[in-house]
Amino acid sequence: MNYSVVVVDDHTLLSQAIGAMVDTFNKFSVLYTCKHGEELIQKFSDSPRNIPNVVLMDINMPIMNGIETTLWITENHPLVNVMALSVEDADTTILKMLKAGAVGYLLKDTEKKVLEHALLEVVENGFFHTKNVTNLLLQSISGGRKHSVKFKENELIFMKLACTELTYKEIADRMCLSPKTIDGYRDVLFTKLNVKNRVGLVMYAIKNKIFTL
Amino acid sequence: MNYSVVVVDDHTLLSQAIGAMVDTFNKFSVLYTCKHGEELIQKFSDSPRNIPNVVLMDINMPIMNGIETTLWITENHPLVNVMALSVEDADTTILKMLKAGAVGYLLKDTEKKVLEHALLEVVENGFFHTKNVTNLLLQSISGGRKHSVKFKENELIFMKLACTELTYKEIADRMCLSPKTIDGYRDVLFTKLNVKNRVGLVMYAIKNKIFTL
DNA sequence: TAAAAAAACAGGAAAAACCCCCATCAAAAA
DNA sequence: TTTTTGATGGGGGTTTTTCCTGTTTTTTTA
Repeated sequence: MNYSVVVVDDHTLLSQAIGAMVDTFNKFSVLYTCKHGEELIQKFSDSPRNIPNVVLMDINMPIMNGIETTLWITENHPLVNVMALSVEDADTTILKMLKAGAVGYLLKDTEKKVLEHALLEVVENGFFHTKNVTNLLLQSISGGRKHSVKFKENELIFMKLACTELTYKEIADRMCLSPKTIDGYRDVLFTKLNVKNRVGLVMYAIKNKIFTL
Repeated sequence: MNYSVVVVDDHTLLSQAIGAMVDTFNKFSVLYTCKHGEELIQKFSDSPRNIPNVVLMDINMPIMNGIETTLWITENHPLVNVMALSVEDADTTILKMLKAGAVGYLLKDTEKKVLEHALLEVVENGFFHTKNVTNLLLQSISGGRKHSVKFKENELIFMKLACTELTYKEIADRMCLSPKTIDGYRDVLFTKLNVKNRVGLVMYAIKNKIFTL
């Protein structure tokens, strides 16, 4: 008997290609592929036959991204193993995905053999992680890292505007606030994020997807 | 007789998966896969047997990216058809790739059937483009494009440093140059890139992958 | 080798960014 | 009710950035 796998990726070519690869594995076969989270939820709801053993999930998707979708799956179908498959290895993204309930995280530049091995591990042991991810986890609990910085609405708006060529005065105008208030926002963020100047702020905003290019 | 195809993509899983897919096509078979441009050039140089009919090339690669590699191929092996395969559909990227000599441009979210059709078109007619690309080309000749900006080595180094929290004085120290020279670099770049301040410069550097997060 | 172009560097000034400390006012907490 | 907290913003200062107009030095080119 084969384990069933569903591939979710907005890049059709990739989901089909990865699907085809999975089909060549001994104990696995692809049930179907999806373009995004919404489609997957629809499929799950259509029929219990559509619920697989493993979901290979891309993280960056348009309609409903990998993290949201994983959250939904772990809540509604806790027996399904979600395995993240991503091009990015940004720490925060990996952690978010694991927190959402993914039992594995693979970068897209892994070997075919590794994928097969990972799939086997997941269905037999319940999880699979590369050393990188393990290290990251250890570090994230021991290092008690950045106590997930929280931002107020205005701080977020300000950060986005700080990523443009506007001066602080112009930002103040846009937000209908005194330049001095903007001064305040900036200083708070500088200490909160431990950066030294506007460039540091911009970098933080981009890395944490507060500002998207 | 089969046409030979080489897949170049730094994500091993993807190149293998796409390769496997191509192998299922009637008139095509995969010769080998590469992780980046440098590896491809090495292969080409190793033996004439390694030179395929078509190269399926990813654009974003670490060592030597798709554009540089395509340039090298069109110069050194003009008979090889390079087909770009990318996740991004940024106008400038597509145009750069076509200018470099790619005879086709496919987004990674195309269907298996489309890939096969595109490959056939390329080997039989010499080119294949989706309607999107065609439109873009038309618009680019009529609309008068931006004349691909060229950078000097020092300008690139400076731009990368400008994306950090260093002050210009500190950047000058790092580059063993007078702060006034750095002043000059900045001013040249501001006018060349049509930006108003350092944030604009940072954004340009990130968008054009001069500085990578 | 002389002329031209570029790269490196300077002085000075205005604008913007940065960094303190402090005042007000309203809402929340004690 | 008193205290605390948080959002707003003012005063005033230093540093950095930005933008001029130059000069000198090196490299390219004719």
